[in-house]
Amino acid sequence: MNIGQAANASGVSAKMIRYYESIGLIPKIVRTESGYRVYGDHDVHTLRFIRRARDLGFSVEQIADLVSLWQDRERASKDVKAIALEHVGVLERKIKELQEMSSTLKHLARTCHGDGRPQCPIIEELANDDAVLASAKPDAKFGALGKP
Amino acid sequence: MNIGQAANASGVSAKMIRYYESIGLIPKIVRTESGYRVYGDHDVHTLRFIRRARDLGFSVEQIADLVSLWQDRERASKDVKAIALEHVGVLERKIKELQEMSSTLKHLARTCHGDGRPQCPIIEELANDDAVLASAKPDAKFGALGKP
DNA sequence: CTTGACCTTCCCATCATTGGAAGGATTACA
DNA sequence: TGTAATCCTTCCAATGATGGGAAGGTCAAG
Repeated sequence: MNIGQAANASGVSAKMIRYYESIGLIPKIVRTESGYRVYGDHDVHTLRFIRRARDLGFSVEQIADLVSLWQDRERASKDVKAIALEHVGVLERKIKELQEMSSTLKHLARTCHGDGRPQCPIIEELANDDAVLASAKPDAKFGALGKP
Repeated sequence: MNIGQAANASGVSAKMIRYYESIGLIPKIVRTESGYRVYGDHDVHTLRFIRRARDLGFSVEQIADLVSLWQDRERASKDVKAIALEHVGVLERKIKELQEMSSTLKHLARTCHGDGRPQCPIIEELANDDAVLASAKPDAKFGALGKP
């Protein structure tokens, strides 16, 4: 199986498969004489595992831990559970932070006429030096919500 | 006022003030003979506005729009409201996505013994080729939740 | 006049991912 | 068999917002 077929079968792009190999998340793969990577069902299975972990928002670092636990038949389920629960904690803090932003903004928007007049509580609040808006300050990684 | 004092007064780091200037979010500022940037109260006020918008999760691009609306006395409140509500939509979609991840993981963790035994439903689910875990796939920007 | 605290610009790193260029390999079809 | 299309390879760059740090200039207090 070439990388393109493995990408199709696993749902991980060819670009990312090469990247995962380069950072050591997956081992270096067998090549043909001409340098093409060759994948088997086992590799695709691993890639699917990785994709599902990504879909659950695990970082590559966490995924590396999960993969090695997956491949360790002697692993203790508490190690896996600890990673999962730590991630749940991160997710829930982030959810709370976004909810605070959202409710503040909804409140401001509710009090804004939204017509042609220049009076706008949203702007006024942003410009108000005494305002304490969202207590949760987003970190860099989550500040920008726009899609590329 | 030097950049360090402006940073203290506004809550925006000196690094970021220079960055905002470099991308045109704030205009080029007056310099002393020796090249030091000089800020006045008005500039600090603008920086506070920007910081509050950042704290609400607006992207720099959105902030640029908000700043120009703020400084436009003829602006229509509907323009501001539209930006705010669009942002609320983004926030809520992201919240929903994170909630789905979180509840899936909590469910899996609940069914995991978390002891020394190797049986672990979390790993088994990740490895299950038929599994449909989180329907919401995080985009690149939000996939990794780990802090740097 | 020295010391320390500030400022300047410039480059690099983050994190996961995408895009593209340049060039070689393989496949499909006439 | 020739050739065109489609793959593959590596390498480099960009994303967004921010922090870190180096090398060197400036200023204020002692």
